[in-house]
Amino acid sequence: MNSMEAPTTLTGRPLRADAQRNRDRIVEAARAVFAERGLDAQMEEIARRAEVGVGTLYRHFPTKEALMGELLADRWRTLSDQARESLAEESDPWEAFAGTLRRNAETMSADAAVRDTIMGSDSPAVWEHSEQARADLLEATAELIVRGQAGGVLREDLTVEDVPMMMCGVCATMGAGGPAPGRLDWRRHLELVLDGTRRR
Amino acid sequence: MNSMEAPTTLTGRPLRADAQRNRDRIVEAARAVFAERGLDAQMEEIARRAEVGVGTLYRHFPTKEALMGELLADRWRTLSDQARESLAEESDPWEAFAGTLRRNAETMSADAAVRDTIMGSDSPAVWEHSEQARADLLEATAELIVRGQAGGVLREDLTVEDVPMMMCGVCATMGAGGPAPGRLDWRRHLELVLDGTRRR
Amino acid sequence: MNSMEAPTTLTGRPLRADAQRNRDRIVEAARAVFAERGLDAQMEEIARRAEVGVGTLYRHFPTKEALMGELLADRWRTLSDQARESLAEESDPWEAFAGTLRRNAETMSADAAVRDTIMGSDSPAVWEHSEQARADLLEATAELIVRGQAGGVLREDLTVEDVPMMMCGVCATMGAGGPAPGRLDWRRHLELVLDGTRRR
Amino acid sequence: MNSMEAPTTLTGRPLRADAQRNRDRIVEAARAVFAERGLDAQMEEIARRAEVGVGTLYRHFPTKEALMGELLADRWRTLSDQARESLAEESDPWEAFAGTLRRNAETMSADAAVRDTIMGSDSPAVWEHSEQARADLLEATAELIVRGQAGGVLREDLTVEDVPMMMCGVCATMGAGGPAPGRLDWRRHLELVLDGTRRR
DNA sequence: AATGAATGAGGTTTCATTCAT
DNA sequence: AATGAATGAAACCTCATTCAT
Repeated sequence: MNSMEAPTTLTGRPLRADAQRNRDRIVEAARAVFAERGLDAQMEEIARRAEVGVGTLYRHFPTKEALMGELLADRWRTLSDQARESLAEESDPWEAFAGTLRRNAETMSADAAVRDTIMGSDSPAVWEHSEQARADLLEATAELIVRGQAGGVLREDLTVEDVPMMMCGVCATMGAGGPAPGRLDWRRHLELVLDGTRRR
Repeated sequence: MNSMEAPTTLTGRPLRADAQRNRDRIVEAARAVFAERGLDAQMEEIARRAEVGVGTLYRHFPTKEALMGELLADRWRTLSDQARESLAEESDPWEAFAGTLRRNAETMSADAAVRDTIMGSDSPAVWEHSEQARADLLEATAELIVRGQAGGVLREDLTVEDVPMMMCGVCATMGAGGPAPGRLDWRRHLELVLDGTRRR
Repeated sequence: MNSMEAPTTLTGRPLRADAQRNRDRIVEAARAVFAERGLDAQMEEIARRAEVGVGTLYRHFPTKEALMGELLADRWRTLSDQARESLAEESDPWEAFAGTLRRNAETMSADAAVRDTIMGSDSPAVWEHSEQARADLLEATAELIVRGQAGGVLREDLTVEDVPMMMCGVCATMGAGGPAPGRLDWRRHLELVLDGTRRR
Repeated sequence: MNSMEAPTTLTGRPLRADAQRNRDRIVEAARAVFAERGLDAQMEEIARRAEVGVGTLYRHFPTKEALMGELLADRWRTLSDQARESLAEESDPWEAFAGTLRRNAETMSADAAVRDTIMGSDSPAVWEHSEQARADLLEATAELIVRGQAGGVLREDLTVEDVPMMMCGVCATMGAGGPAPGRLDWRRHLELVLDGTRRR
């Protein structure tokens, strides 16, 4: 289901099998480390976790930002896939919309670095790689909204841009509020937000 | 109106005139640099901007976190003062509530570092200094809510904790969305959120 | 008994009464702080302990080394006084000699910075101020040795220079041996050394 | 003869050839700089002298204390090796004992930083790395003493702990006595001390 | 004369990235 | 292609000393 194409070398050839395996290990390790540590994660630790030298890591991703960019694109794809899944499987328009947001929020709650990126990084190097994937997500979101509005369950003035905005707000809640005991309840936040999207 | 007391030395005496002036310059410079660069701002640059040696900066604030803590506390005070101003001057309960959130959001929109702190820093050293100021803000917020619920304009199930949470979400929007042209419209976000707090 | 002369200003006039009092407080505080912290003691802490501004401290002693130099001179005087006291009061030559070394060692055991200086600092600025006092100490030591050799209790080949050397060795033991539980027993060391000075 | 094992990476593999060469250069440079400047030596200077970036230095030794710890351990090894050499080659018990102390003292006389550490540093981080090496040295010392007492040339009450204590004292003499012309004669000191260990 | 605020060179350590093996 | 050692520009913070009040 994941719409990612096979990566190629700079010369356009597909990667050798072992290189592909390394690339996968790196992405997986990067995901884990970034998710735990946020954007401050260190390249060395990612390489270590991938059981690969830093040199290899840099062969696949020329900078930390490029690596993060890949993760970001990948994440857009997950979110997008989850939206399309709802569109395909859930016939109730409200449940399709709300269910997607809930699943996507759960996904985001496990990924500190992507949250950090969405909320704070304005380095083009991170974003430019994922324009297509982000457009896909917006497209799926648009369908959810259209269906919801057609079904009379979503506010008429809700736009496609509103959704990432509100999701961004909910994501902010996930790591916010100061040291541990002050943590905010992002699920409550999401429900409030969802409630605000309902047609009155 | 700002309820901040004059800072004192460790012996409790008020700061000497020149020291107070320097302290003010430092806080001002810190605000500016932090606002531009976010939490990664450098102490050297703050000192340079304040036209002060680093040593002076460290005399006033023993660590970077302490400096950020002061900025945070100061910001809570601004927000809190703005809330009390609305309570005192605006008789319409909805306008008091919504007006406060709008003003406070405008204030936050100019302060990237405080937003970053709220959303991301979980270092106790930053937060502990501002517990009192934050409690004040919550108290003022509670009054706004009580009045709004009494006046029948706010949802009955809205709690005091919901407000910082939603504001946190709106703040997240302010620096979010990727490089410049992608910027999200946080004012729209705020209006959606406000709309969600209305009694149906 | 302490042979220190009244200090004067640079112009030669005696210090004003309050200035003298400050000077005394500073020396006392410096002694305490240096004794505890060794040569790494900070000027600010000394000033604080003396309840005096750093500026005042620097008015009396132009550098940290000068202050340490004064303490060193003062310490030579204590040691020297203790030696003369033994010469005056103790008729047994061995007891005069050994008793002096034991008392002087006890004195040194309470003064980490003077030990550090003796053992390690070769900055002339520290030493030059105390040449006279050190000569006095050597003189008293010489008398103890002469008397001990005349009385047949000290080795014939023991020289005046040997004593500070051995004392320096014993002092080294006082703060040595690594973290706490490894501490060496300097009193045992002193007794071994004393034993080595006896005539066979 | 030096019983040091080849250092290994964290994964247990031996260092790559170039890394080993750098490590050696660093240790050598550190020895030189520390010897000249004492414990205040700067990491930058050590790196410069080793013709290596600071980063490389820190890759091999995570802190300044760790580096000093290695030098200390290395020194214990030298001393210990020298002791064992005497045990193996010198059949006269007095010459074995005294010869070891003389050689070890010569070794120490060239190493100001290790002397400073022994005499003044009580940071566990420095010491803990060399516990084994120090124990080895004590063991060799114990053998020298046992043989000397069995041979009737050493005092019966001399203990293993006495030796490092006295050596510490002699080491103190090496850098002591104030600026250059006042330097004490540590070889004389050592002979006095040795003399004190003889059986009467 | 006293004060303590200000200074800033210098110290240790980190980490993204490069490059020899 | 892979490795991981090497790099070095910052970053934060300290403290002896100076100087305005």
